[in-house]
Amino acid sequence: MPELPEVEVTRRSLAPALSGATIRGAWQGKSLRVALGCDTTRLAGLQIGAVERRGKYILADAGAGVLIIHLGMSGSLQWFADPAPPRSAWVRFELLTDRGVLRLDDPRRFGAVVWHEGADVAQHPLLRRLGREPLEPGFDGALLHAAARGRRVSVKQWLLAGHAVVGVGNIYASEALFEAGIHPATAAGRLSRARCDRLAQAVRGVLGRAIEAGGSTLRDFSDAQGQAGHFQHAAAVYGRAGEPCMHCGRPVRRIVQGQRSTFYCPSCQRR
DNA sequence: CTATGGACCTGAATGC
DNA sequence: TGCATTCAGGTCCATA
Repeated sequence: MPELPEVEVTRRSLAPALSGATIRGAWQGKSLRVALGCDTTRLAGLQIGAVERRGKYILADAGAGVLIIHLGMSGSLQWFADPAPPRSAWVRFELLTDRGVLRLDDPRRFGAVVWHEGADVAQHPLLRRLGREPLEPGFDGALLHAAARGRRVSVKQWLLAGHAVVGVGNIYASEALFEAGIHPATAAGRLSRARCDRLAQAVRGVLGRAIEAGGSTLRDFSDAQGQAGHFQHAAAVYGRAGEPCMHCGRPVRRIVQGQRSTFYCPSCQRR
């Protein structure tokens, strides 16, 4: 489900309910990609403070530790003021609080819920190597240009890897490259500084607009309160193979890079 | 160190 | 209708 905009929309819709709630307990279903790593009773009595985000991870600070949540490929979070409806078979985790229940649904089980105690959460193995936040100051063309230096991997796969900048998933990578006019197979290290400027701006623009739209492009996305995103902000190229490019009218093309689909316009996007 | 391919899972959509 | 195949929003790991 989620790329950065969907995670951010989820976080924003969740924070008012979750922040300030006191944990009563937790429930863990079948294994996730990464499971809690502690006894669920350990969380009882703690009060949730800030609910933040790093890349595609949601971080709920509980003072004595931080609950790290990742939605994987198919996960979604929902908040229920009590009583919560019965659990479907895909519910993997629940955080029970004095205000209601936070529920993680995740059919494919690529998601993660991890309890972290002690040192700086930013140093957690899941977070330590993440690239820059695209919507915060310090992310710009200069950063991309420096980080891309010497890289021969395609710019699409490089963006997706998240080492330079986080949060750009498979949909928004295609969208950002279209907006920047860059061919997805271009070697990252061959991008000029000027094109890196355009790319940084496109990444910020695409992600920012998707957040504004309430978690845009995903047909079935809805936030933690069950609000659906505005699907009218449809993708310019993603999923549109064979359909006309919105700029030039020539057919959008689909290729496969690193076993993932990439969509682009061969005439608007150049190497 | 970099780049690549497979692995992890299940459900929905497509094709014969 | 039924069955097989392909594809899906993300990482993590082994290998070369």
